[in-house]
Amino acid sequence: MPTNESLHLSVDCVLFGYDDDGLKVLLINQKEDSYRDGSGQPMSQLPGDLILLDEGLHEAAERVLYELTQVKGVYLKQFHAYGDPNRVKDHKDRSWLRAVRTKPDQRVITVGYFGLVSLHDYDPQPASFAGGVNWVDVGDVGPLAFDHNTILSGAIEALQTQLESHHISFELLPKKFTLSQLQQLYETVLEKKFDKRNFRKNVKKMSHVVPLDEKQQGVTHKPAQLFSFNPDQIEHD
Amino acid sequence: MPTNESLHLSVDCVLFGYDDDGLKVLLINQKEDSYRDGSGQPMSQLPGDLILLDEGLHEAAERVLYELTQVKGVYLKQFHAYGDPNRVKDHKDRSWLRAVRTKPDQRVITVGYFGLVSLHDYDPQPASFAGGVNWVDVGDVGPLAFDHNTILSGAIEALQTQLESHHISFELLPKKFTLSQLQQLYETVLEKKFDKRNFRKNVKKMSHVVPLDEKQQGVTHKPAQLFSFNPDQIEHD
DNA sequence: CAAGCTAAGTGTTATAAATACACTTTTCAT
DNA sequence: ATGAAAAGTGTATTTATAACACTTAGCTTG
Repeated sequence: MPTNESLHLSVDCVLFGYDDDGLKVLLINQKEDSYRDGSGQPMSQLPGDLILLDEGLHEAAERVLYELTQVKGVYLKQFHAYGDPNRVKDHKDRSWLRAVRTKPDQRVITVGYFGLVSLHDYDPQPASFAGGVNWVDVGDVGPLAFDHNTILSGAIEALQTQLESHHISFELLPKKFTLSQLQQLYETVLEKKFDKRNFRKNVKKMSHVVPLDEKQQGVTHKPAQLFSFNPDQIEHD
Repeated sequence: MPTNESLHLSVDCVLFGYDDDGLKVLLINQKEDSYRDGSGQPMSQLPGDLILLDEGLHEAAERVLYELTQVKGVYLKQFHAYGDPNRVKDHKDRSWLRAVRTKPDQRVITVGYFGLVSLHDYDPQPASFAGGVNWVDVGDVGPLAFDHNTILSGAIEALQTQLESHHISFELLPKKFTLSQLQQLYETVLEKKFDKRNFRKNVKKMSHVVPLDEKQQGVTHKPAQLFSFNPDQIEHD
Protein backbone atom coordinates (compact mmCIF):
# COMPACT_ATOMS: atom_id res chain seq x y z
CA MET A 1 0.00 0.00 0.00
CA PRO A 2 1.42 3.35 -0.94
CA THR A 3 1.83 5.86 1.85
CA ASN A 4 1.87 8.85 -0.46
CA GLU A 5 -0.99 10.62 -2.08
CA SER A 6 0.56 11.71 -5.36
CA LEU A 7 3.81 11.45 -7.17
CA HIS A 8 6.44 13.91 -8.10
CA LEU A 9 8.83 14.24 -10.95
CA SER A 10 12.43 15.31 -10.87
CA VAL A 11 15.41 15.51 -13.17
CA ASP A 12 18.84 14.26 -12.16
CA CYS A 13 21.90 15.42 -14.03
CA VAL A 14 25.07 13.46 -14.58
CA LEU A 15 27.47 16.22 -15.57
CA PHE A 16 30.66 14.79 -17.02
CA GLY A 17 33.74 16.99 -16.97
CA TYR A 18 36.87 16.04 -18.81
CA ASP A 19 40.45 17.23 -18.70
CA ASP A 20 43.88 15.73 -19.19
CA ASP A 21 43.64 13.84 -15.98
CA GLY A 22 40.44 12.04 -16.63
CA LEU A 23 36.70 11.88 -16.74
CA LYS A 24 34.94 13.39 -13.73
CA VAL A 25 31.37 13.61 -12.60
CA LEU A 26 29.88 16.46 -10.62
CA LEU A 27 28.59 15.35 -7.23
CA ILE A 28 26.92 17.17 -4.41
CA ASN A 29 28.18 16.41 -0.97
CA GLN A 30 25.33 16.13 1.43
CA LYS A 31 26.26 17.97 4.62
CA GLU A 32 23.45 16.84 6.87
CA ASP A 33 25.15 15.04 9.71
CA SER A 34 22.44 12.48 9.84
CA TYR A 35 22.98 11.58 6.22
CA ARG A 36 25.75 9.05 6.10
CA ASP A 37 26.23 5.64 4.65
CA GLY A 38 26.75 2.45 6.64
CA SER A 39 30.38 3.25 7.45
CA GLY A 40 29.67 6.79 8.55
CA GLN A 41 30.92 8.46 5.38
CA PRO A 42 28.94 11.50 4.26
CA MET A 43 26.77 10.60 1.30
CA SER A 44 27.06 12.17 -2.12
CA GLN A 45 24.41 12.50 -4.76
CA LEU A 46 23.79 13.68 -8.29
CA PRO A 47 22.48 17.19 -8.75
CA GLY A 48 18.75 17.12 -9.33
CA ASP A 49 15.55 18.85 -8.47
CA LEU A 50 11.82 18.55 -8.75
CA ILE A 51 10.62 20.03 -11.99
CA LEU A 52 8.57 23.20 -11.90
CA LEU A 53 5.02 23.17 -13.11
CA ASP A 54 5.61 25.23 -16.20
CA GLU A 55 9.00 24.05 -17.36
CA GLY A 56 9.94 21.27 -19.76
CA LEU A 57 12.21 18.41 -18.80
CA HIS A 58 15.16 19.71 -20.76
CA GLU A 59 14.70 23.19 -19.34
CA ALA A 60 14.58 21.72 -15.86
CA ALA A 61 17.88 19.94 -16.42
CA GLU A 62 19.40 23.17 -17.74
CA ARG A 63 18.16 25.04 -14.71
CA VAL A 64 19.58 22.52 -12.24
CA LEU A 65 22.99 22.78 -13.86
CA TYR A 66 22.88 26.53 -14.19
CA GLU A 67 22.06 26.95 -10.54
CA LEU A 68 25.06 24.83 -9.63
CA THR A 69 27.68 25.89 -12.13
CA GLN A 70 26.44 29.16 -13.66
CA VAL A 71 27.25 27.60 -16.99
CA LYS A 72 24.74 27.86 -19.81
CA GLY A 73 24.71 26.06 -23.11
CA VAL A 74 26.04 22.79 -21.77
CA TYR A 75 25.46 19.83 -24.05
CA LEU A 76 22.66 17.94 -22.34
CA LYS A 77 20.87 14.80 -23.32
CA GLN A 78 18.13 12.76 -21.78
CA PHE A 79 19.00 9.10 -21.42
CA HIS A 80 16.52 7.27 -19.18
CA ALA A 81 13.65 7.65 -16.72
CA TYR A 82 13.80 5.88 -13.36
CA GLY A 83 10.50 5.13 -11.69
CA ASP A 84 10.81 2.29 -9.21
CA PRO A 85 8.19 3.09 -6.55
CA ASN A 86 10.79 2.43 -3.86
CA ARG A 87 13.74 4.24 -5.39
CA VAL A 88 13.52 6.92 -2.73
CA LYS A 89 12.46 4.78 0.17
CA ASP A 90 15.76 3.22 1.20
CA HIS A 91 16.59 3.46 4.86
CA LYS A 92 19.85 5.32 4.21
CA ASP A 93 18.03 8.14 2.43
CA ARG A 94 15.14 8.76 4.78
CA SER A 95 16.67 11.05 7.36
CA TRP A 96 17.92 13.40 4.70
CA LEU A 97 14.57 13.45 2.97
CA ARG A 98 12.85 14.21 6.26
CA ALA A 99 15.19 17.15 6.78
CA VAL A 100 14.78 18.60 3.31
CA ARG A 101 11.41 17.71 1.82
CA THR A 102 7.99 18.79 2.94
CA LYS A 103 6.62 15.40 1.90
CA PRO A 104 9.46 12.95 2.53
CA ASP A 105 7.34 9.90 1.77
CA GLN A 106 6.37 11.07 -1.63
CA ARG A 107 7.22 8.89 -4.54
CA VAL A 108 9.54 10.55 -7.02
CA ILE A 109 10.10 9.53 -10.60
CA THR A 110 13.20 11.00 -12.13
CA VAL A 111 14.41 11.61 -15.63
CA GLY A 112 18.17 11.31 -16.12
CA TYR A 113 20.15 13.72 -18.28
CA PHE A 114 23.83 13.61 -18.93
CA GLY A 115 25.81 16.73 -19.68
CA LEU A 116 29.27 17.32 -21.07
CA VAL A 117 31.73 20.09 -20.25
CA SER A 118 35.38 20.62 -20.99
CA LEU A 119 37.47 21.40 -17.96
CA HIS A 120 40.40 22.41 -20.17
CA ASP A 121 39.59 25.94 -21.30
CA TYR A 122 38.01 27.09 -18.08
CA ASP A 123 36.82 25.53 -14.90
CA PRO A 124 33.11 26.26 -15.05
CA GLN A 125 33.27 29.17 -12.57
CA PRO A 126 34.47 27.24 -9.55
CA ALA A 127 33.92 30.40 -7.49
CA SER A 128 30.21 30.26 -8.06
CA PHE A 129 29.86 26.66 -7.05
CA ALA A 130 27.73 26.14 -4.04
CA GLY A 131 29.70 24.64 -1.20
CA GLY A 132 29.89 20.87 -1.16
CA VAL A 133 29.94 20.45 -4.91
CA ASN A 134 32.89 18.76 -6.55
CA TRP A 135 34.29 16.80 -9.42
CA VAL A 136 34.97 13.15 -8.67
CA ASP A 137 36.84 10.86 -11.02
CA VAL A 138 34.35 8.45 -12.55
CA GLY A 139 36.44 5.54 -11.32
CA ASP A 140 36.43 6.77 -7.72
CA VAL A 141 32.73 7.27 -7.15
CA GLY A 142 31.57 5.58 -3.97
CA PRO A 143 28.05 4.72 -2.87
CA LEU A 144 25.59 7.47 -3.72
CA ALA A 145 22.20 8.38 -2.35
CA PHE A 146 19.00 6.79 -3.67
CA ASP A 147 19.54 4.89 -6.92
CA HIS A 148 22.12 7.38 -8.12
CA ASN A 149 24.77 4.75 -8.72
CA THR A 150 22.38 3.06 -11.14
CA ILE A 151 21.65 6.38 -12.82
CA LEU A 152 25.36 7.10 -13.13
CA SER A 153 25.94 3.70 -14.75
CA GLY A 154 23.17 4.42 -17.21
CA ALA A 155 24.76 7.76 -18.07
CA ILE A 156 28.18 6.23 -18.61
CA GLU A 157 26.72 3.63 -20.90
CA ALA A 158 24.84 6.28 -22.87
CA LEU A 159 27.99 8.38 -23.16
CA GLN A 160 29.95 5.39 -24.42
CA THR A 161 27.47 4.39 -27.08
CA GLN A 162 27.01 7.95 -28.26
CA LEU A 163 30.63 9.08 -28.25
CA GLU A 164 31.37 7.68 -31.69
CA SER A 165 27.97 7.92 -33.33
CA HIS A 166 26.95 11.41 -32.23
CA HIS A 167 30.09 13.55 -32.61
CA ILE A 168 30.01 14.66 -29.02
CA SER A 169 33.69 14.20 -28.16
CA PHE A 170 34.25 17.85 -28.87
CA GLU A 171 32.06 18.91 -26.00
CA LEU A 172 34.67 17.41 -23.70
CA LEU A 173 37.78 18.88 -25.34
CA PRO A 174 39.25 22.38 -25.51
CA LYS A 175 38.33 24.32 -28.65
CA LYS A 176 41.81 23.66 -29.99
CA PHE A 177 43.02 20.17 -29.29
CA THR A 178 45.71 17.73 -30.34
CA LEU A 179 45.10 14.33 -31.81
CA SER A 180 46.68 12.79 -28.75
CA GLN A 181 44.12 14.52 -26.58
CA LEU A 182 41.33 13.22 -28.79
CA GLN A 183 42.75 9.71 -28.61
CA GLN A 184 43.12 9.86 -24.85
CA LEU A 185 39.51 10.95 -24.53
CA TYR A 186 38.37 7.94 -26.53
CA GLU A 187 40.56 5.65 -24.48
CA THR A 188 39.27 7.05 -21.20
CA VAL A 189 35.60 6.98 -22.10
CA LEU A 190 35.56 3.67 -23.95
CA GLU A 191 38.03 2.06 -21.57
CA LYS A 192 40.21 0.59 -24.29
CA LYS A 193 43.46 1.39 -26.04
CA PHE A 194 43.78 2.53 -29.64
CA ASP A 195 46.75 2.25 -31.95
CA LYS A 196 48.13 5.74 -32.58
CA ARG A 197 48.64 5.41 -36.31
CA ASN A 198 45.34 3.72 -36.99
CA PHE A 199 43.51 6.21 -34.82
CA ARG A 200 44.98 9.12 -36.77
CA LYS A 201 44.14 7.45 -40.05
CA ASN A 202 40.50 7.37 -39.00
CA VAL A 203 40.46 10.95 -37.81
CA LYS A 204 41.78 12.10 -41.19
CA LYS A 205 38.61 10.68 -42.72
CA MET A 206 36.43 12.85 -40.49
CA SER A 207 35.78 16.04 -42.38
CA HIS A 208 34.58 17.82 -39.26
CA VAL A 209 37.99 17.60 -37.58
CA VAL A 210 40.00 20.37 -39.19
CA PRO A 211 43.73 21.07 -38.77
CA LEU A 212 44.65 24.62 -37.73
CA ASP A 213 47.72 26.66 -38.73
CA GLU A 214 48.83 26.51 -35.17
CA LYS A 215 50.92 24.40 -32.87
CA GLN A 216 50.93 23.58 -29.23
CA GLN A 217 53.02 25.99 -27.12
CA GLY A 218 54.94 25.94 -23.87
CA VAL A 219 55.43 22.24 -23.97
CA THR A 220 58.68 20.43 -23.23
CA HIS A 221 58.70 18.25 -26.33
CA LYS A 222 57.84 18.41 -30.00
CA PRO A 223 54.73 20.59 -30.15
CA ALA A 224 51.65 18.97 -31.63
CA GLN A 225 49.53 20.29 -34.43
CA LEU A 226 46.27 21.73 -33.19
CA PHE A 227 42.89 20.78 -34.56
CA SER A 228 39.41 22.09 -34.08
CA PHE A 229 35.91 20.89 -34.66
CA ASN A 230 33.83 22.31 -37.46
CA PRO A 231 30.19 21.66 -36.59
CA ASP A 232 28.99 22.59 -40.12
CA GLN A 233 30.95 19.72 -41.52
CA ILE A 234 29.20 16.86 -39.78
CA GLU A 235 27.87 14.36 -42.27
CA HIS A 236 24.43 13.27 -41.26
CA ASP A 237 23.62 9.73 -42.24
CA MET B 1 1.24 30.79 -16.17
CA PRO B 2 0.28 27.21 -15.48
CA THR B 3 -3.38 26.55 -15.00
CA ASN B 4 -2.85 23.24 -13.23
CA GLU B 5 -1.94 22.57 -9.67
CA SER B 6 0.22 19.49 -9.99
CA LEU B 7 1.51 17.24 -12.67
CA HIS B 8 0.76 13.73 -13.64
CA LEU B 9 2.75 10.96 -15.16
CA SER B 10 1.68 8.47 -17.78
CA VAL B 11 3.18 5.78 -19.96
CA ASP B 12 2.44 5.54 -23.67
CA CYS B 13 3.08 2.31 -25.50
CA VAL B 14 4.09 1.94 -29.11
CA LEU B 15 3.27 -1.70 -29.71
CA PHE B 16 4.79 -2.90 -32.97
CA GLY B 17 3.27 -5.96 -34.58
CA TYR B 18 4.91 -7.68 -37.50
CA ASP B 19 3.77 -10.20 -40.03
CA ASP B 20 4.46 -11.00 -43.64
CA ASP B 21 2.66 -7.97 -44.81
CA GLY B 22 4.51 -5.43 -42.80
CA LEU B 23 5.17 -3.56 -39.63
CA LYS B 24 2.09 -2.35 -37.80
CA VAL B 25 1.46 -0.25 -34.77
CA LEU B 26 -1.45 -0.64 -32.37
CA LEU B 27 -3.66 2.44 -32.25
CA ILE B 28 -6.76 3.28 -30.33
CA ASN B 29 -9.51 4.87 -32.27
CA GLN B 30 -11.11 7.60 -30.27
CA LYS B 31 -14.85 7.35 -30.71
CA GLU B 32 -15.89 10.64 -29.13
CA ASP B 33 -17.69 12.51 -31.86
CA SER B 34 -16.18 15.74 -30.72
CA TYR B 35 -12.70 14.38 -31.09
CA ARG B 36 -11.74 14.83 -34.69
CA ASP B 37 -8.88 16.38 -36.53
CA GLY B 38 -9.11 19.44 -38.79
CA SER B 39 -10.67 17.51 -41.66
CA GLY B 40 -13.26 15.79 -39.51
CA GLN B 41 -11.49 12.43 -39.34
CA PRO B 42 -11.75 10.61 -36.02
CA MET B 43 -8.46 10.89 -34.17
CA SER B 44 -6.31 7.95 -33.16
CA GLN B 45 -3.84 7.71 -30.34
CA LEU B 46 -1.28 5.45 -28.76
CA PRO B 47 -2.41 3.29 -25.86
CA GLY B 48 -1.37 4.84 -22.60
CA ASP B 49 -2.52 5.54 -19.09
CA LEU B 50 -1.64 7.45 -15.98
CA ILE B 51 0.60 5.36 -13.79
CA LEU B 52 -0.71 4.08 -10.50
CA LEU B 53 0.84 5.22 -7.26
CA ASP B 54 2.41 1.94 -6.37
CA GLU B 55 3.52 0.60 -9.71
CA GLY B 56 6.81 1.02 -11.54
CA LEU B 57 7.06 2.48 -15.02
CA HIS B 58 7.72 -0.85 -16.67
CA GLU B 59 4.86 -2.47 -14.79
CA ALA B 60 2.59 0.34 -15.88
CA ALA B 61 3.49 -0.22 -19.51
CA GLU B 62 2.86 -3.96 -19.08
CA ARG B 63 -0.50 -3.25 -17.52
CA VAL B 64 -1.60 -0.91 -20.31
CA LEU B 65 -0.78 -3.51 -22.92
CA TYR B 66 -2.30 -6.36 -20.98
CA GLU B 67 -5.55 -4.50 -20.56
CA LEU B 68 -5.71 -3.96 -24.30
CA THR B 69 -4.42 -7.20 -25.73
CA GLN B 70 -4.53 -9.72 -22.87
CA VAL B 71 -1.01 -10.60 -23.85
CA LYS B 72 1.62 -10.96 -21.17
CA GLY B 73 5.36 -11.22 -21.56
CA VAL B 74 5.60 -8.82 -24.47
CA TYR B 75 9.09 -7.49 -25.07
CA LEU B 76 8.91 -3.92 -23.79
CA LYS B 77 11.54 -1.25 -23.63
CA GLN B 78 11.57 2.31 -22.45
CA PHE B 79 12.94 4.73 -25.02
CA HIS B 80 12.20 8.35 -24.07
CA ALA B 81 10.28 10.66 -21.74
CA TYR B 82 8.22 13.49 -23.17
CA GLY B 83 7.58 16.43 -20.91
CA ASP B 84 6.78 19.56 -22.88
CA PRO B 85 4.45 21.53 -20.60
CA ASN B 86 2.09 22.05 -23.54
CA ARG B 87 2.13 18.59 -25.00
CA VAL B 88 -1.43 18.00 -23.88
CA LYS B 89 -2.76 21.50 -24.41
CA ASP B 90 -3.31 21.53 -28.16
CA HIS B 91 -6.70 22.72 -29.26
CA LYS B 92 -7.46 19.49 -31.12
CA ASP B 93 -7.09 17.45 -27.93
CA ARG B 94 -9.04 19.54 -25.46
CA SER B 95 -12.56 18.39 -26.06
CA TRP B 96 -11.60 14.79 -25.63
CA LEU B 97 -9.68 15.50 -22.45
CA ARG B 98 -12.67 17.39 -21.07
CA ALA B 99 -14.87 14.38 -21.76
CA VAL B 100 -12.53 11.83 -20.21
CA ARG B 101 -10.37 13.37 -17.50
CA THR B 102 -11.42 14.81 -14.19
CA LYS B 103 -8.68 17.43 -14.48
CA PRO B 104 -8.37 18.12 -18.20
CA ASP B 105 -5.94 21.01 -17.74
CA GLN B 106 -3.46 18.98 -15.85
CA ARG B 107 0.01 18.75 -17.24
CA VAL B 108 1.04 15.20 -18.10
CA ILE B 109 4.57 13.95 -18.59
CA THR B 110 4.75 10.65 -20.35
CA VAL B 111 7.32 7.91 -20.63
CA GLY B 112 7.39 6.09 -23.96
CA TYR B 113 7.80 2.33 -24.22
CA PHE B 114 7.93 0.31 -27.37
CA GLY B 115 6.78 -3.27 -27.47
CA LEU B 116 7.24 -6.05 -29.99
CA VAL B 117 4.85 -8.85 -30.90
CA SER B 118 4.75 -11.35 -33.70
CA LEU B 119 1.47 -11.46 -35.55
CA HIS B 120 2.49 -14.69 -37.28
CA ASP B 121 1.83 -17.39 -34.75
CA TYR B 122 -1.31 -15.93 -33.27
CA ASP B 123 -3.12 -12.67 -33.43
CA PRO B 124 -2.92 -11.49 -29.85
CA GLN B 125 -6.48 -12.42 -28.95
CA PRO B 126 -8.31 -10.08 -31.31
CA ALA B 127 -11.55 -11.14 -29.60
CA SER B 128 -10.49 -9.59 -26.34
CA PHE B 129 -9.54 -6.31 -27.88
CA ALA B 130 -11.59 -3.41 -26.73
CA GLY B 131 -13.55 -1.89 -29.58
CA GLY B 132 -11.75 0.71 -31.60
CA VAL B 133 -8.32 -0.82 -31.28
CA ASN B 134 -6.47 -1.80 -34.42
CA TRP B 135 -3.23 -2.43 -36.20
CA VAL B 136 -2.18 0.25 -38.64
CA ASP B 137 0.71 -0.10 -41.04
CA VAL B 138 3.53 2.09 -39.82
CA GLY B 139 3.60 3.81 -43.21
CA ASP B 140 -0.10 4.67 -43.11
CA VAL B 141 -0.35 6.36 -39.74
CA GLY B 142 -2.12 9.70 -39.99
CA PRO B 143 -2.17 12.54 -37.50
CA LEU B 144 -2.46 11.31 -33.93
CA ALA B 145 -3.62 12.95 -30.74
CA PHE B 146 -1.27 15.03 -28.56
CA ASP B 147 2.38 14.59 -29.52
CA HIS B 148 1.86 10.93 -30.36
CA ASN B 149 3.31 11.28 -33.86
CA THR B 150 6.53 12.49 -32.26
CA ILE B 151 6.47 9.61 -29.81
CA LEU B 152 5.88 7.15 -32.63
CA SER B 153 8.87 8.56 -34.54
CA GLY B 154 11.00 8.17 -31.45
CA ALA B 155 9.90 4.57 -31.10
CA ILE B 156 10.67 3.76 -34.73
CA GLU B 157 14.11 5.26 -34.39
CA ALA B 158 14.75 3.28 -31.20
CA LEU B 159 13.58 0.09 -32.88
CA GLN B 160 15.85 0.70 -35.84
CA THR B 161 18.97 1.34 -33.81
CA GLN B 162 18.31 -1.62 -31.53
CA LEU B 163 17.28 -4.18 -34.12
CA GLU B 164 20.82 -5.20 -34.94
CA SER B 165 22.57 -4.55 -31.66
CA HIS B 166 20.06 -6.05 -29.25
CA HIS B 167 18.93 -9.31 -30.86
CA ILE B 168 15.27 -8.34 -30.78
CA SER B 169 14.29 -9.37 -34.31
CA PHE B 170 13.05 -12.63 -32.92
CA GLU B 171 10.33 -10.94 -30.94
CA LEU B 172 8.74 -9.99 -34.25
CA LEU B 173 9.02 -13.36 -36.00
CA PRO B 174 7.26 -16.69 -35.56
CA LYS B 175 9.13 -19.20 -33.41
CA LYS B 176 10.15 -21.04 -36.56
CA PHE B 177 11.10 -18.74 -39.36
CA THR B 178 12.85 -18.77 -42.71
CA LEU B 179 15.87 -16.70 -43.60
CA SER B 180 13.78 -14.84 -46.16
CA GLN B 181 11.40 -13.81 -43.40
CA LEU B 182 14.30 -12.60 -41.30
CA GLN B 183 15.69 -10.65 -44.23
CA GLN B 184 12.32 -9.10 -45.02
CA LEU B 185 11.98 -8.01 -41.42
CA TYR B 186 15.33 -6.25 -41.58
CA GLU B 187 14.41 -4.63 -44.87
CA THR B 188 11.07 -3.44 -43.56
CA VAL B 189 12.34 -2.05 -40.29
CA LEU B 190 15.56 -0.51 -41.56
CA GLU B 191 13.99 0.61 -44.83
CA LYS B 192 16.77 -0.67 -47.01
CA LYS B 193 17.50 -3.68 -49.20
CA PHE B 194 19.98 -6.40 -48.41
CA ASP B 195 21.74 -8.77 -50.76
CA LYS B 196 20.38 -12.26 -50.22
CA ARG B 197 23.69 -14.09 -50.29
CA ASN B 198 25.52 -11.61 -48.11
CA PHE B 199 22.66 -11.49 -45.66
CA ARG B 200 22.72 -15.26 -45.28
CA LYS B 201 26.47 -15.24 -44.87
CA ASN B 202 26.07 -12.92 -41.90
CA VAL B 203 23.29 -14.95 -40.35
CA LYS B 204 25.47 -18.05 -40.47
CA LYS B 205 27.89 -16.25 -38.18
CA MET B 206 25.18 -15.71 -35.55
CA SER B 207 25.34 -18.63 -33.22
CA HIS B 208 21.94 -17.85 -31.76
CA VAL B 209 20.16 -18.50 -35.05
CA VAL B 210 19.91 -22.26 -35.26
CA PRO B 211 18.74 -24.34 -38.22
CA LEU B 212 15.98 -26.86 -37.49
CA ASP B 213 15.45 -30.30 -39.04
CA GLU B 214 12.32 -29.00 -40.55
CA LYS B 215 11.08 -27.33 -43.70
CA GLN B 216 8.33 -24.99 -44.62
CA GLN B 217 5.08 -26.73 -45.58
CA GLY B 218 2.08 -26.06 -47.75
CA VAL B 219 3.90 -23.62 -49.92
CA THR B 220 3.74 -23.47 -53.71
CA HIS B 221 7.48 -23.35 -54.32
CA LYS B 222 10.67 -24.84 -52.96
CA PRO B 223 10.12 -25.04 -49.22
CA ALA B 224 12.58 -23.12 -47.12
CA GLN B 225 14.63 -24.43 -44.25
CA LEU B 226 13.28 -23.34 -40.90
CA PHE B 227 15.36 -21.68 -38.21
CA SER B 228 14.75 -20.74 -34.64
CA PHE B 229 16.29 -18.48 -32.09
CA ASN B 230 18.29 -19.88 -29.22
CA PRO B 231 18.32 -17.24 -26.50
CA ASP B 232 21.05 -19.05 -24.53
CA GLN B 233 23.41 -18.60 -27.40
CA ILE B 234 23.54 -14.82 -27.52
CA GLU B 235 27.07 -13.54 -27.22
CA HIS B 236 27.14 -10.60 -24.89
CA ASP B 237 29.80 -8.06 -25.70
C1' DC C 1 76.13 23.91 -27.31
C1' DA C 2 75.88 18.93 -27.06
C1' DA C 3 73.29 15.21 -25.03
C1' DG C 4 69.26 13.49 -23.61
C1' DC C 5 64.40 13.54 -22.73
C1' DT C 6 59.56 13.61 -24.28
C1' DA C 7 55.85 13.14 -26.97
C1' DA C 8 54.66 13.91 -32.09
C1' DG C 9 54.45 12.18 -36.35
C1' DT C 10 54.58 8.85 -40.12
C1' DG C 11 53.78 3.77 -44.02
C1' DT C 12 53.41 -0.79 -45.13
C1' DT C 13 51.78 -5.30 -44.93
C1' DA C 14 48.42 -8.85 -43.50
C1' DT C 15 44.00 -10.12 -42.22
C1' DA C 16 39.16 -9.68 -41.98
C1' DA C 17 34.80 -7.73 -43.37
C1' DA C 18 31.69 -5.80 -46.81
C1' DT C 19 30.06 -5.58 -51.39
C1' DA C 20 28.65 -6.90 -56.01
C1' DC C 21 26.86 -10.21 -58.85
C1' DA C 22 23.64 -14.79 -61.66
C1' DC C 23 22.48 -19.27 -62.05
C1' DT C 24 20.56 -23.88 -60.30
C1' DT C 25 17.31 -26.33 -57.37
C1' DT C 26 13.02 -27.88 -55.23
C1' DT C 27 8.34 -28.09 -54.83
C1' DC C 28 3.54 -27.30 -56.27
C1' DA C 29 0.09 -26.32 -59.88
C1' DT C 30 -1.66 -26.99 -64.38
C1' DA D 1 5.89 -32.75 -68.66
C1' DT D 2 6.04 -27.73 -68.24
C1' DG D 3 6.05 -23.52 -65.90
C1' DA D 4 5.96 -20.67 -61.97
C1' DA D 5 7.91 -19.16 -57.63
C1' DA D 6 10.96 -18.60 -54.24
C1' DA D 7 15.09 -21.13 -52.10
C1' DG D 8 19.66 -21.77 -52.10
C1' DT D 9 24.56 -21.23 -53.26
C1' DG D 10 30.33 -19.20 -54.47
C1' DT D 11 33.78 -16.17 -56.05
C1' DA D 12 36.20 -12.04 -56.94
C1' DT D 13 36.80 -7.10 -55.60
C1' DT D 14 36.92 -3.51 -52.60
C1' DT D 15 37.24 -1.57 -48.26
C1' DA D 16 38.21 -1.57 -43.38
C1' DT D 17 40.74 -3.12 -39.51
C1' DA D 18 44.93 -4.61 -37.16
C1' DA D 19 49.63 -5.08 -36.18
C1' DC D 20 53.96 -3.12 -35.91
C1' DA D 21 58.98 0.61 -34.99
C1' DC D 22 61.63 4.29 -36.11
C1' DT D 23 62.53 9.36 -36.93
C1' DT D 24 61.61 14.25 -35.73
C1' DA D 25 61.05 18.77 -33.26
C1' DG D 26 61.59 21.35 -29.45
C1' DC D 27 62.79 21.83 -24.70
C1' DT D 28 65.97 21.06 -20.60
C1' DT D 29 70.21 20.37 -18.36
C1' DG D 30 74.95 20.04 -17.47
